[in-house]
Amino acid sequence: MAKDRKIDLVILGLLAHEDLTGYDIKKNIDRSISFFWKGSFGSIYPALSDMEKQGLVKRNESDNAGGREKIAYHLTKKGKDALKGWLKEERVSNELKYETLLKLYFGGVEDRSVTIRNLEVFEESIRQNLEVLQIYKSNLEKVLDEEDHLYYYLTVTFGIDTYEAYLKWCAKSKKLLKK
Amino acid sequence: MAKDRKIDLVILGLLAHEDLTGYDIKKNIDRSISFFWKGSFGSIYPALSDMEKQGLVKRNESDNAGGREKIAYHLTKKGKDALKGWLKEERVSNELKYETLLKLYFGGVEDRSVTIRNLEVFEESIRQNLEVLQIYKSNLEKVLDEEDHLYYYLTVTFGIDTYEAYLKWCAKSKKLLKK
DNA sequence: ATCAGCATGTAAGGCGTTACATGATTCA
DNA sequence: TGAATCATGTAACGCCTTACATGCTGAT
Repeated sequence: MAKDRKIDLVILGLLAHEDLTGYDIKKNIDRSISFFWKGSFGSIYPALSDMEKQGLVKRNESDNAGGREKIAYHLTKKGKDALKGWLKEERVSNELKYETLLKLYFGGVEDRSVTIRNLEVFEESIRQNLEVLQIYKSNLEKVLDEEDHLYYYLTVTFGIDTYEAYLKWCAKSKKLLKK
Repeated sequence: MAKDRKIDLVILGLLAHEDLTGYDIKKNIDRSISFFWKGSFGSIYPALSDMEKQGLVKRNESDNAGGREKIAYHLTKKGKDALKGWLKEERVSNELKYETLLKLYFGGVEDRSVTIRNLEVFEESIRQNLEVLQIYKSNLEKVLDEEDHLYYYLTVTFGIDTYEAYLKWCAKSKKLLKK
C-alpha cells in the first residue's frame, strides 16, 4: 500500500463489505462519506491497479454478459489484514482546512459587513448539509439493530453534532460583530 | 496569484498586518492558525517568489546589518486588492479530512473494542488541543477591545465550540458502543 | 434517434510535503 | 565549543484533481 495514499484504505474498507467496481466505489464514497472524505476516478482506478499488483485486491471472474467490461474487485486475505492493521494503528491524520476561518481571521482588512456576509454564506451551506444528515439519521435509527448501520450512524451523528455547534457559533459571532 | 494555492492568501493576509520574512510567516502560521491551516517552508518560499513576480508583494530594502540576508516582504497595492477581492468572494472550500471518522465508519471489520480505543485516542488529542485554545481564549478576552484581536478570538471560539461538541459526541458514541 | 447514466481509464498539471544543503548567530 | 535557533532556498517525490478519450445501455 502506498504510504500516504488514504484512498487505499477507503477502497479496502468498502470492499470489506461487498465486491465493487471502481465506478461503484466512487458512488459509495459520494453517497455515504463525502461529508468527510472525497475520491475521484483519477485516484480510484490507479489505486485499484496498484493494489492489485500488491495482492491486496483481486478482480472477480468477469460475469459481464456480452456487455462492456465491468470489473468488480474483492479483498484478498492480505488486503483484509492490511485493513485490520490500519484500524489498530493509533496514529491518525485529522485535518481541517476551512477557508471560511481563514477569511474570518483576516477579516480586519475589510469592513465588518464582509465578515458577517461570509459567516452567513457558511451558515447557509451548513444548514443545508445538516438537513441531509438529519434525514439520514432518522432513516438509520429504524435499522440500528444491524451492526453495520451503527457505524454509519455514528459518523452521521458526528456530522450533525458538529454542524449544530457551527450554527450556534455563527449566531454568537454575528452578534458580537454587530455590536 | 496561483488559482488554487491557498498559501498565497495566508501570506497576503499576514503581510496586511505587518512586514514579515518567510521564516516569520511560518512561525505566525504555526502559532496562530495551525489548528485549521498549515504551511511549510517548501511552500512558503516558492509562493513568495511567485507573488513577487506577479507584483503582489515586494522585498523591503535590506536592513540587515552585515549579518545573513533576511528578506522581509510587504504588500503592494495590487496585493492588498487581491486580498480584499478574495475576502469578498463567496465561493469557499471548506474541507474536513478525518481519518478517525474513516476508521469509525469501517469499524465493523474489527471488534468493537478497537473502535472504542480509536475514539479514546481522538478524545485525548482533542482534549489537549482544547486546553491550549482555552488559554488563548482567556488571554484574548483581556484585549478584545482591539479590532484585530476580535477576529482571532472568533477563530479560537470556533475551535473551542467544535472541540467541545466532539468530546460530547465521543462520550455518547462510546456509551452506545459499550451497550 | 438522442441523451443521461454506466463504466474504465490516461494525461497534464498543480499543490504540498519531506529532506537536504548551507551558513550565521546566540547562549550556556 | 557545541547546540539550538534563525534563515533561505532547492530537489525529489507523492497525491490528487480536472479534463479528456472512448464506448455501451436503457429510457423517452
